[in-house]
Amino acid sequence: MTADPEDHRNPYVARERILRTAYELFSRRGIRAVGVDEVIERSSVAKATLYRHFRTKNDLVIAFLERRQQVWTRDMVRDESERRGSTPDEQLLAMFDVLDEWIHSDDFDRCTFINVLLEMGPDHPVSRAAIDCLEELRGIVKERAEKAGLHRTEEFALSWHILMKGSIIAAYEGDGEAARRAKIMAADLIEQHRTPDGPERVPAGSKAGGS
Amino acid sequence: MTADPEDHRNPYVARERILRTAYELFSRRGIRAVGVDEVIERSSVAKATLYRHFRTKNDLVIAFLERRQQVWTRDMVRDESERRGSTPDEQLLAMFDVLDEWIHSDDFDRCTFINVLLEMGPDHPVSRAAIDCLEELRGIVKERAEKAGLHRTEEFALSWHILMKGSIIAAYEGDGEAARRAKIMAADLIEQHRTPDGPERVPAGSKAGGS
DNA sequence: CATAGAACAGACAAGTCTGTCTACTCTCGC
DNA sequence: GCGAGAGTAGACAGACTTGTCTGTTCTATG
Repeated sequence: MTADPEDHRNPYVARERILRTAYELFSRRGIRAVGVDEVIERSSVAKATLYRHFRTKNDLVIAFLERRQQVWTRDMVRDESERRGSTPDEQLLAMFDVLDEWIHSDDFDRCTFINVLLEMGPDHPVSRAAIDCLEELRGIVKERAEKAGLHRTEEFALSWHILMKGSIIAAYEGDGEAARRAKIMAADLIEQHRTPDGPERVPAGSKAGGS
Repeated sequence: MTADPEDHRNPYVARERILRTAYELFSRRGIRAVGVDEVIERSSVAKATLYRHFRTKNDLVIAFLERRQQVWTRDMVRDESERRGSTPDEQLLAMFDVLDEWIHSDDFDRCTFINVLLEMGPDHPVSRAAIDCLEELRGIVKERAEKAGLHRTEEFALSWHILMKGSIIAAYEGDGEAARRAKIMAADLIEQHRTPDGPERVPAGSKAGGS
């Protein structure tokens, strides 16, 4: 709508082209592994232009994370799974179908937010932005859990998130079935949270003992 | 046994001191973020000494991964959980108790193998070493599953691994209860695999549909 | 046509990184 | 006492990093 990235006359175009290239490169290869020079060259832009639109590389990374949040978390995971299920339960489980498709698509690159978190360390400002992104995803899960009438939704969302993150890493490691495996566990998790009673039926050794 | 790291006269000492420092730094801050100069300075060693013992930084990283495999995967996760349970089931579940303790200890740094994998990309030789390490962990899980008389142990181990990886990442992100959450799901997973029937009771939308 | 704003091209500074190399010192065994 | 082997100290090369800065060219608008 705003800009045809080929139209060099449009002033909005340079920024968009930079961001698109950055998205492509950062999401596939990580942050540290991609230098601004490469972004500049691949987006056919002058260095000064990049630094006019983004004060530092960090600013560019933050902008990239925002776009990732829109494209991945919202447009893909949230909206696509919502479209595929008619009840909150189905919509929750459909998230893993979406992940499964993503994993097998050409777009499957790497888990950006986790990657940033590990690459920059937990205290880096960019990492904090990544953590916010992950939190939004959990919010979506929690909301659906509430609509589905589940109990202990906060804990539910955290457990659910473990399954999502774990399956994405497993897929990255080479397990093509990871999302389907996680979905099975996710279905059980839903059942566990249909009742209000806590998970106090955990087998032996719940609390880690001393020496 | 081999060496007192303070004894500068012992020829085995320099290598050990370098490796110890590398372990400390790499496991806490990642690979790319730590340069050889820092390793050299922190281990009070000359640059030539480091490069005498390790041909390149990559070689040092590989040696670090081997040590990590011993210290983390084998000594900690495998042996410690074995000690804590008397049956294979208990030993499996105790893995999450060990993780829980680790997460809350000062030693909790980051998930080294996943970190390397993401940092270097899946095709890097160092990443392949990391994948081998992760595979060994799954082998331990599979073996215990067989001893416990579970079915479809290969798939069981892969699912189990999703829970482990997911909970470690979640803990890194800030969820201190991640290992305990994962343990609950793990207990359910064991129950699922007590019977030989496949997981074909997955709810609606198992196969992701088209557009 | 003229001028302002933006983009382009690319040199440059200042720092990082890995890996090499020289020159000196220390200690052990002969 | 002396030579060998290992360690120390640190300069250095060459590549890479982010970010600045100087010009030039293009385009839209008055």
